[in-house]
Amino acid sequence: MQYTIAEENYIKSVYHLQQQSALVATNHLAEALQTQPASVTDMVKKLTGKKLVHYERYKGVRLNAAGKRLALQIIRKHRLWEYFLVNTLEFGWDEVHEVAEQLEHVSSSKLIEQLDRFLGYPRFDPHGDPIPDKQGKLAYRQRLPLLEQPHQQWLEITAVGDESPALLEMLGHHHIQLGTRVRVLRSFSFDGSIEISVADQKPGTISNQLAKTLLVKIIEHD
Amino acid sequence: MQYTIAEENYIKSVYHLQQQSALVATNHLAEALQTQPASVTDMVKKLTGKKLVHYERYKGVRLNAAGKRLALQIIRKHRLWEYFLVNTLEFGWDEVHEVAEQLEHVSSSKLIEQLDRFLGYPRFDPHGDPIPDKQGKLAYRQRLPLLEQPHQQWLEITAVGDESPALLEMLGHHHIQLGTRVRVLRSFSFDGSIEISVADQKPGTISNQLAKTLLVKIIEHD
DNA sequence: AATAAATTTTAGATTTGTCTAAATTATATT
DNA sequence: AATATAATTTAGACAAATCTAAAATTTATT
Repeated sequence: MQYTIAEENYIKSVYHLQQQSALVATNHLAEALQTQPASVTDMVKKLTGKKLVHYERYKGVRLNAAGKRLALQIIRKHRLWEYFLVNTLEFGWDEVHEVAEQLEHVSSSKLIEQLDRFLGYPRFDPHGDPIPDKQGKLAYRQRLPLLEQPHQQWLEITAVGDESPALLEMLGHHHIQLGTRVRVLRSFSFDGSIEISVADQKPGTISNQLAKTLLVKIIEHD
Repeated sequence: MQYTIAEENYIKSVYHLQQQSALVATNHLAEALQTQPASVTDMVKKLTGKKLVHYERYKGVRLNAAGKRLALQIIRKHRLWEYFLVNTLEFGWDEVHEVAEQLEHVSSSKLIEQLDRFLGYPRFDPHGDPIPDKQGKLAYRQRLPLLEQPHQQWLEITAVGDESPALLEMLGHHHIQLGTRVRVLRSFSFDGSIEISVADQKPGTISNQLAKTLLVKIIEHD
């Protein structure tokens, strides 16, 4: 079956909001989609009719198996396009989202399979989020807030919590990218900032806010 | 200004139909767009309001300067995507049209500029049609029907008149591609078929229909 | 437990792009 | 030139996705 762009956007939003609370509230969806609650109610009924979500009046909505499958397909397309835009067309990190929002609705399974192949079957997008494979399976990788990591532990940046130009600029300044290795040296109680050492550079201080936005995995000893 | 997908499709169709007759009839547009004449009238009025076409009731419609500019932009996107699908994602010739119809409506000037750059600023798409440059300028190349060419003259295939799988299969059989050099050896009055020699192979016969579909340029002596 | 506040749904309207059927205008034919 | 035919437009309706305002339901507060 084929779905409209509006339907796909709703399904994707429900998927993302479901990560936080199993049942998604009408108002939450309305805010995420920049629309009115009344419109959400209408569309949710429509999606119920199409057997993509489970919905109870006044309670909330959640994806059923078919809805989840569809959501993962859309997210797969979105993240593959983001990867393409950054790695093939040399877009900046912060410039890809809008364009990928459009490209994700192009419907052609051959297109996505060939794109995936051309890109070398990447498993993570430019923000470190996993790209669902053809079956909808997500690769796992630790995503622990840098802020909460034990001192001296070697860590690798695996993802970033937002995709703003401001964050990109900040990371450039500190010479941090996905894959960069860092260690927390100490924490300052005054403002919650932390001192870190980045790869082989001299240590620097980063704000509490930045340290919360950066996600890492623990590097095991070899 | 931003235009809807429907508006873009109308503009593109008017552009193509204008190549044949300066003034485009409502019924022609309706047929090209697979829609009803009444719908065309409505949309044409809307496009007149948006200052993209010149329209007179009961007479027909034609693009004005702004409409032509827009049409060339859309065609540029369509053909660049076709080139990408064939040359980067290894699509067959006959599989690209539908997908390019969707991709051409993705709106991002950076996307198109970077795609153009990545592809190496190609000037002709996989069917031999010229790709408008950023300014809307089209490269020129002869497109003469192979059928009507003088015998013995060396020719190069520059374009094909349709994009069906059937044609693609046919060309594969005769080892013909865009760029292939051929010579007409003789013509048969019985069925209008012609004998040609393709590059360095032994001569073969092709149907009248095929010979009309293949477009060539004359190779000058050096 | 009653009431106030917040959330959600319903009802009715709007925009976009389409349709059918009827009316109008242009073109072709006698 | 009159009339038949073809092309085009108008009028009125519909589906999708949205909106506002009012009604219904749930949750929180006293």
